[in-house]
Amino acid sequence: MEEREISQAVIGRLPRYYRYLGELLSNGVERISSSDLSKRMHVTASQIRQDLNNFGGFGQQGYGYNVKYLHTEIGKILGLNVNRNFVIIGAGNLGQALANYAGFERSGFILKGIFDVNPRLEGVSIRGIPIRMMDDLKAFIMENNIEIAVLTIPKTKAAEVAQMLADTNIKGIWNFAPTDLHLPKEVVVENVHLAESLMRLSYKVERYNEEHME
Amino acid sequence: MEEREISQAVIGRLPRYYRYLGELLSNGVERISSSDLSKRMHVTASQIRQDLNNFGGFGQQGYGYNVKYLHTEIGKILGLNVNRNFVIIGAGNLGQALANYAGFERSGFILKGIFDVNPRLEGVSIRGIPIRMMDDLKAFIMENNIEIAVLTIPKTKAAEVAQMLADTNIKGIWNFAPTDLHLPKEVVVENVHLAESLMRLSYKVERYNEEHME
DNA sequence: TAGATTGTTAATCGATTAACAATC
DNA sequence: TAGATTGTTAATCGATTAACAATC
Repeated sequence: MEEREISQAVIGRLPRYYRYLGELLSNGVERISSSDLSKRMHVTASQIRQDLNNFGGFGQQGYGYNVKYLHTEIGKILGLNVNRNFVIIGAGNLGQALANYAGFERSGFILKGIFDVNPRLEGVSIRGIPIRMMDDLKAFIMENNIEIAVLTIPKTKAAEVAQMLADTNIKGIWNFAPTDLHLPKEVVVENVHLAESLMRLSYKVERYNEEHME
Repeated sequence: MEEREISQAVIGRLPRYYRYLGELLSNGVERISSSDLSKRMHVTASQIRQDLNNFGGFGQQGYGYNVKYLHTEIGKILGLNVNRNFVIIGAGNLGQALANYAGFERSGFILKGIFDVNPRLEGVSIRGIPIRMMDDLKAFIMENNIEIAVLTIPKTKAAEVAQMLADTNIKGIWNFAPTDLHLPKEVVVENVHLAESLMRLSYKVERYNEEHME
């Protein structure tokens, strides 16, 4: 069925379009041209039109784009029009922070379970959801139609847990462990490597300093 | 003084090189060729050599790269050889999780202060560091040689706080608020947009599903 | 109809990969 | 010296920008 492959660069930008369109929508803006949007987003109008046309013609010559329509359509492309159940694996600081964040529900991500290895956390609830032990993970995923697992565990455990997940019907892993997971292609992975992000900031700070010392 | 500008693509990859070299070092590996490393990292050897040569010749013909030396040098490039003081602004779930994470110290990032607007948090301590009120932020930054601010506040407050920071001698902002900050170029920004990352995962899950339904 | 703005083709730019001479 | 592997130039590939005909 091979439709033309969309580049990672384009995919990477979609959520940002979605965010800007959501804000325009909140502000009651009904339509917007690629040129207007380009000024707000600090990208070229050409790039916006090219990006959107990967997915079809959402605009109208002489008019621009209908904000509400475009927002909805990009939402569909991103898969935000359906609900997806997810679990958090690793109830440490970061896992608990994510569990406490209610905003995901608004985008259709429904937290169904939290897992950890620490027996002292067993039964402790976060937003009404009890922390379960890892032994129950596999069965839980199969029985509760879980599509996404958030991995907030130490890197030493990550490969093993990821492999266990690959043996279930999980579809995607949001990986916060500072390591690269190697999994069959039917399990997609999105990494959030915080340490690497902080290093990039450090590089920029360092570089700016260098350039402006005399 | 205009040295040739290093591309964002290259900068983005440096922390990952640093991580792999750190692991090799832990495993007692003394030297590695671009070809060996390329297999481990799943990138081309050519890209590794090109990337590194942006910063100088770290290798030796016929030998490869000395792991310890290369690790140290990339650390220097990333500015990890010096300590930097930072503050966390916003002591919500995410802010507290980051404050609790001791790993940053190992990379030279020293948490000096935590700030919030909620008076009920005043004086509460995390890892021995008391939460302070926002009124004290500016003075604290100036007096404690703070170089980096971590922004874990709601997007409605982000622009205002960022502007306040720009009026201090802060050098970099690690921005977790889901909005784009527009600041003078002497304040560098690195964004962590978690919601966008989750949407990219959602896109991949959605797209994989589509391609494999019949 | 005239004006505006898209969708899309062509041109440009930059990043990645391949190739190989230099050299340890 | 022979073998290995870098550093670097050249070739290729892909992404971005520019331009404009199509069309609302």
